[in-house]
Amino acid sequence: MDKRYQHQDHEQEIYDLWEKSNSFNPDSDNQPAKQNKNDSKPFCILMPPPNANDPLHIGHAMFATLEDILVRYHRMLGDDTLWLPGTDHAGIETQFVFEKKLKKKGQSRFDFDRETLYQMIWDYVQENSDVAVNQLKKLGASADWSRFKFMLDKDIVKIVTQTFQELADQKLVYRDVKLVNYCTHCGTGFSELEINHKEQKSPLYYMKYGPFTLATTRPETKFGDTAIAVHPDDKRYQEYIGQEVEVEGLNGLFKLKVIADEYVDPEFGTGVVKITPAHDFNDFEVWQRHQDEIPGPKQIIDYRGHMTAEAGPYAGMYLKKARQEIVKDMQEKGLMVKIDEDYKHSIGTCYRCGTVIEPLPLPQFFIEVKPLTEKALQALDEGKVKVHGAGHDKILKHWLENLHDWNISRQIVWGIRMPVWYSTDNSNIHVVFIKNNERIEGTLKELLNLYEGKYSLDEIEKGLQELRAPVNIKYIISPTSPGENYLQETDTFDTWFSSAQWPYTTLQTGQLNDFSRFYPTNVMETGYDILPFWVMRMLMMGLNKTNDVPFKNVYLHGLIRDAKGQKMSKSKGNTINPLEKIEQYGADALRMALVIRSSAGLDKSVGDGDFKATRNFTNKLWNATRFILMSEKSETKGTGDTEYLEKLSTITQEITRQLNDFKIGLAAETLYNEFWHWFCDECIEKSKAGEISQSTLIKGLITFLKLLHPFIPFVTESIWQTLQKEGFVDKKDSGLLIVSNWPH
RNA sequence: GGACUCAUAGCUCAGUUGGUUAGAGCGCUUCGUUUACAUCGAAGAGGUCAGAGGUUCGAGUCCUCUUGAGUCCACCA
Repeated sequence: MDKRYQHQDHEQEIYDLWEKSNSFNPDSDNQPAKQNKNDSKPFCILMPPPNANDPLHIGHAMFATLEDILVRYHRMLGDDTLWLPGTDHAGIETQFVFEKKLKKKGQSRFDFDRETLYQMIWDYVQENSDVAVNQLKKLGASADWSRFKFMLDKDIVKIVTQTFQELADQKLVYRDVKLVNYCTHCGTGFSELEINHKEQKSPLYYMKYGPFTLATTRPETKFGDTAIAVHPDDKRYQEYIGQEVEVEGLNGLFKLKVIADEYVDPEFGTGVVKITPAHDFNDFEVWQRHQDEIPGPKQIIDYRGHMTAEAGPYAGMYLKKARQEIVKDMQEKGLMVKIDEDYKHSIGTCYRCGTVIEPLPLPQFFIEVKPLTEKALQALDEGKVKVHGAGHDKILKHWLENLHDWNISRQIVWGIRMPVWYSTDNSNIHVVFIKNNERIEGTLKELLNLYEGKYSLDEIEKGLQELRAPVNIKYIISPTSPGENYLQETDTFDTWFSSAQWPYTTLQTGQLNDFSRFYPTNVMETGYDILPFWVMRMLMMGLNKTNDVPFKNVYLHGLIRDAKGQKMSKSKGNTINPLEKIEQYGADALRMALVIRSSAGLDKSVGDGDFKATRNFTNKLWNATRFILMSEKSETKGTGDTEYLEKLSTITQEITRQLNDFKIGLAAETLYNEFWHWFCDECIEKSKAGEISQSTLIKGLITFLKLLHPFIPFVTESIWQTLQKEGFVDKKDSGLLIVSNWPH
């Protein structure tokens, strides 16, 4: 043996050994579970699918390590153990990255019909699809790669669309025009969860508005105003309530009705609010309450961020530009009373690209969540799911109790296209399609030759880029076309709609009995940052689909921060590339550094000092082995043997209990301390003095190798192989450490 | 405005149903290289466990309040 443990010389070889022996597959004959067939319990973890084409960051290394520890532990315990891996198509993320590439070539997604674009992204993802997987292997992930799943696999897509149909049958799907959080840059709407609120300073404009002065941050939306509102009890404005007032605008005079609504805060500004139902969530709700009195949404901003024809002289202008021009023109006309430049408020921004979110009216599919959240809350109350992670169980409950209906429509191509069909009998369907590199837009009435237009349905369908059907139109849900003269919805499902179904889609499409064998899964391990996006929705969807929870335990790990406890970010330049650290210190050292003293739900900071320390630990283990192999064999009982064996047993029980309780960080720390400071510092020294016999000492080494294997699999397996060659391992443990039996 | 979490050594953090003398890594001081390991060993300095009160035979751990830090959610045009 070398004087030092050289991880580069072992890791690849050891991983190959595991893979060749088929040790990750629960159906393999070498599994400890096969030896105790009768009382073997299933243990299953589904890997949170990383984006197929994303290189791993430190957070992936964290989840891979934690899950691998649990999986290796349970495999050794003799449980029927499956860790099922997969990757996600990551709809918006991936399309966003791909569009950036297009932009470099001077192209945009609007240059392609949706099928062409889809195929291009598909090819791009395929090119990079093994990036994540290869990196997970470098970390030592013992996942069953033969069961690997991709979110857009045909069989998975089939179940996802079936679920949509089932939800519709349950009357939990509806289509409605609501204001959606729309990113004009990404070109799609989002759910409430995908919006970041940022505080910023923006001018508050006090403008003349008929007989009133009112304060607004968005003067440009005045073309979309359909009413003026005051508080019902506001004495200043009683005489106006219910009246129509004449307002002088930039576009001449117009009339608006004054309504009274509790929503108006008399203390703010002048206590008068202009109501713009098409571009403000609150105003939209006000309109809903006063539908009989005032007109509805009047859209003055389009889906690409331009002013619409409704904005008169400003039509076609970009929003920001329009605001500047309008403010200027109002000042010239003397309509601007004053501008408060110091006003702070928070605005929604796109979590993807940071663009300011525009609330825009759009027909979208929604899922009514109440019946789903109720089931989830009940399961939590009954203790069918246990959440491990500092207070996040309470946060989950809070989410479930306050969730709004889920907007699942996304106006992007990369994803699962909604199995929704509209009859072309409705000539008001608005379509955009590409023919001979030309972008043609209009209603079917204008375009389709059925209605004296000049294009065939076939041409439109083939080149289809986007379709917008009127809100009240009939639709048919079907995986395939319900007949001639139907066009399929161009929207795709929210990525999270398919990932919410990961627990059953993966198992139902796996080996014949995987679902009955492994569902509900035992642990869902992921970062707390996607608790509402993913964990909550898996719980809701899983319960609704299968009448059972998708997982019994949720283990939430914290964020990895840098050595100073700061959040990692590319802009700060303090990110850690896990592959670099594997090169430098070895996968075992990286794994150990990430988990040692980590605690569920709490952030963890790591730096080079930690990697060095854990790298040294792997070396310590290596050298302790060298010492034992070099020391003289002796069978004479030592005076300290009994006490030593007792302590060894205590440690084993302690680690076992800690792992059962998901105290993974603590187990790692305990092992580190007991091995280094007890086994090495005390026991090896005692053995030198003859107080502990060599044959007894080696029992301890073997126990430690097993206990440590889930945490640092490469070095332990490597040592194991050497010990075996030297004949130090019992026959019942012949073979690989990964499939050896957990000590007790 | 609502909620959650955290506060322990110079720094980053553990502390497992309340139980001897509160631990680790890094850093610091002194010493050590006769063969497991210098990616090492030995010895040591360093803590009023944020503050106050309470429960208890016993509190870093449980309860209440205060202070400070962070995170999430909501949000007034």
